[in-house]
Amino acid sequence: MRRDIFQAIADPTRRAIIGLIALQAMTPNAIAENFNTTRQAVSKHLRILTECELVIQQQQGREIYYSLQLEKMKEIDEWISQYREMWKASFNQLDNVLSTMKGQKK
Amino acid sequence: MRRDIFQAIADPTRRAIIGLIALQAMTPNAIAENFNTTRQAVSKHLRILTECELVIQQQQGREIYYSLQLEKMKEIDEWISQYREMWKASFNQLDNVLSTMKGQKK
DNA sequence: TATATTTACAACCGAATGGTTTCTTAAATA
DNA sequence: TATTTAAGAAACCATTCGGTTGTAAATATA
Repeated sequence: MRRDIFQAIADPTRRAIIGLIALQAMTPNAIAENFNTTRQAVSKHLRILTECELVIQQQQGREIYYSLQLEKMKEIDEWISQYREMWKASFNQLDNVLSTMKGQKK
Repeated sequence: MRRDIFQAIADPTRRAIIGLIALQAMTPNAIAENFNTTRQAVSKHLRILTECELVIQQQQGREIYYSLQLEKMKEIDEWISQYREMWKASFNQLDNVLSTMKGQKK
């Protein structure tokens, strides 16, 4: 069981589930209605998402509401942020080139 | 062949490769030295990364230099950004709560 | 030119993945 | 209480994945 967030978001169905429950908590049945698979398959996806703490459950009678754990999504953001710094830097470098060109013109 | 960027970054070795070549272009042999696998396994990872355009090749004699295509990384950033907006929003909501509390105090 | 080096490609293998069907448990309802 | 409904768990299956070994092609070097 590898069960890390990057593996969790690798599956397109799971990303779609994340997109759905980000807006409002939903039951497995309600989620499954949005996909062309069985409820059980969705249940499996939810288990994976739960295991890596990307979603949280909230029992209400016999229904279980799943919702997104936004905090956990930050971990992905933190990973990508280091590269965001890089493309910002390369943009600044271009900016410097343009500044230099302007300076030469003057 | 699923070959999308989310599936590409799901593997920890591939994320490590991305981290390596983000700093400087490297040959498969040089990359493989950093891992406890065969050069062929690294070669396979590079193929996957190349197929989804996360890395680019630059042939130099019989050596091939691989480097990161920063632009493509933006696609992941764009996906996560919608959720970044959400946790910013929930932070602002907390901010409002705090403001209200302050107001009540006053 | 013969040999060594760098790399890609193909075939194969065990484990993991995503899916299905079937079954069980627990809560709501007739 | 009997039945329906919501959901998880288990068993199974085909495919994919990450890895290995072996082979082929192309460039560099003796």
